[in-house]
Amino acid sequence: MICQFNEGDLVAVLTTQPLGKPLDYKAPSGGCLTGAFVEVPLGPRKVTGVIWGPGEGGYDPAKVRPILRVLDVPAMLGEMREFVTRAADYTLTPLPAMLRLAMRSPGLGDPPSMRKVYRLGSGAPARMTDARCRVLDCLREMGGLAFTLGELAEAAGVTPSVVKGLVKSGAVAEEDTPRDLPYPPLVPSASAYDLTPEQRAAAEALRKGVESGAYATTLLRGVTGSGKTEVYLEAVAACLRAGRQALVLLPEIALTAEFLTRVEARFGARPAEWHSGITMTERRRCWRMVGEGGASLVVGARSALFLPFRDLGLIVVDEEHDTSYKQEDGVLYNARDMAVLRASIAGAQVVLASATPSLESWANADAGKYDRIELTTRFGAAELPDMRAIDMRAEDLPGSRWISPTLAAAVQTRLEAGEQALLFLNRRGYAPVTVCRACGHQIGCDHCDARMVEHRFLKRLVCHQCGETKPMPRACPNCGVEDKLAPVGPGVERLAEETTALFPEARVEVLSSDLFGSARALKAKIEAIAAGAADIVIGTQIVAKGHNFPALTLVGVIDADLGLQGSDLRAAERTFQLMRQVAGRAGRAWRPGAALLQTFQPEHSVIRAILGGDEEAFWRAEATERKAAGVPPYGRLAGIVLSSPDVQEVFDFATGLARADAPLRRIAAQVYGPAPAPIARIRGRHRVRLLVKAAKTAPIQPAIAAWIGQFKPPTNLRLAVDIDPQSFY
DNA sequence: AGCACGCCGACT
DNA sequence: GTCGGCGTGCTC
Repeated sequence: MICQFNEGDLVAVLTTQPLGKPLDYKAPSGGCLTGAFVEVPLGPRKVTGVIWGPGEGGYDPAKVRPILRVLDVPAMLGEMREFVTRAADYTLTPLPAMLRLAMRSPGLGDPPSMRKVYRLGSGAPARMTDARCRVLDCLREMGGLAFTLGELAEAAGVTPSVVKGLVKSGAVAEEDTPRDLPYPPLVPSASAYDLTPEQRAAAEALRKGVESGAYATTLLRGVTGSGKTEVYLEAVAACLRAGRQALVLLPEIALTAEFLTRVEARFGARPAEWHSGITMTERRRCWRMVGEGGASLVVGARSALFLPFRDLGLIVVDEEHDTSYKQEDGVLYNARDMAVLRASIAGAQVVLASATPSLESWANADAGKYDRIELTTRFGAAELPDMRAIDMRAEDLPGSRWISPTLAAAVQTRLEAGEQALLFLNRRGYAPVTVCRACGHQIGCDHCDARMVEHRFLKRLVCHQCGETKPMPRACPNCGVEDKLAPVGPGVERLAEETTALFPEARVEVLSSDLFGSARALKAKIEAIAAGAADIVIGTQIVAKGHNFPALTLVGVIDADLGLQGSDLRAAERTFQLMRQVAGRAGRAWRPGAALLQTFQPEHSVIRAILGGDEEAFWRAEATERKAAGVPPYGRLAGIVLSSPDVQEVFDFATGLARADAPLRRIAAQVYGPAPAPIARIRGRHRVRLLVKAAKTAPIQPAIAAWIGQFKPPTNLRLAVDIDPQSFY
């Protein structure tokens, strides 16, 4: 409910300070509306917040202070306040922390900021010089367009003082414009694609959904190369035509550059961009323009969900199964689920796009909660790769080598044909373990319960848990014997070494997230490889995600069993998705490809499902197992991670918590634990976890809130609740 | 989150 | 005697 408050009225202001509830203030002169962004005094400080509603009263009226000012930003819509509130309730996050996500714009409190621009004036300079002439020519050529001082001086090849001189005589006009300009309009009619009948039918269905103006979610499942991007861009076009805003979420920044180019080709201009890699200026412009309606399409990372859209009509979650949609630190939320929540409040459509959907989405579609659209034909002549297992038990291979003779022979054949091969190994660095051959000691991280990974490229040992690095020692830190430390197991760097030895004349390139300082450098390398700059590509997970290498016809998976170890309930699903995606890299444009999976257990049900290609059967089998176990998506889980520098303290607290489970028993939920977390120590903090399991429909959040609320954790003990956990670290 | 207040150890 | 360590508590 929107209220108009007059000066002196009591209003409740929610700030981003962790205070738990809104505080009462007096409305400022000129009054204010519910949702207004305001600056308020808090103790000796000034903080920003949002007017959440009428004041509660009940606080000493003499101590209530007035709001300092209303910020120059459109008020937060009721829709957005509801989204923030419900997202906080769902994830059991304190409201202020959730609000912070919705206020992540630099200079929110700044006064309206202007900048000077220059365009052709009506006057004439007293004396014409070469330099002045060049400036005026420049302005005439650009036909009335305005420049900033720097741009104009640069374009005309003069110093800024020449422009200033022309301003004085009136030949150049100096004007103030708002600092943040609207994004260039996108033209939704400019479709250049020739859609196949299947694509056209899918696009039509999505278009109808968008035009309904109501909420619905569609799972758009399209095999690699079936053109799902083209299809959902038609839904974006329909949304723009309806005059509403659209949001496309991508799992990784590295994918945005290529996507922006496609949007520009389709709509004639670049959309707004929102992710951790953009500058402060761009961030500010994006946030403000989304709120003022000067941005009709945003391409971004998960946090873009919290932008202040005025009229959101469509959210596309591309690669919806991707685990990076789940934020794993700070506020724990799954952007895919929050997209559905936001859309259902805003009356918007959601498109979940993937070649290998998550079991959650598959189950929702199966149950009729989501619509489902399938794209089954690959674009052009390309076919799905021929997939086979290499039984490593039958291969003759020394212990410190990982490329089997069968795989090597296949690579050799491709090289001779002038084609590219990809060797996939989901392990960064040179070797995952360094062991002392004198005493058997394995080098671990000092602050975590994890082994340090040797990175020869960095010439250091790296902890993949906390990021701590140290130089490779000569002597064993345990027994002191020198030169006995040996690498055990392969990482991509070591695999590259073996590849170079096997194929000395081939050009070998390694693609691993840690080898590139920036997303730009990584993109440049990917483009070079796509253009043919390598014969053999060695890559980690990042090669699985949507990059196209037209000449790639063979994918070799070094260790297909890697993801199946451990007790993660999603291990099978993840391995299945990853293997299918990696294999999908082979043979797109002009000839069919092949994928070879090295495995020690070719009879394993997941490996057989991957090779068999019957995805529906895999999902059914996986669904049956999860249903029987009562785990997601057929039951609910919540993880509680407690951490403290003191082992005894954290175990005692967790034990007490587990015993006081009456509030959970009331909803028939069970607690498991306490158990040391799989990584029992990170950054010097000992970690213990509890797991809460409940039926699908059980009101798990209020029960957990009541349960946790019984105790006040000691000062240095941290407690994090993770609703619907994805990983079990 | 900050920033105060407040109660105990080694310094001019 | 005081400067300063960070534990506890408050902010409309």
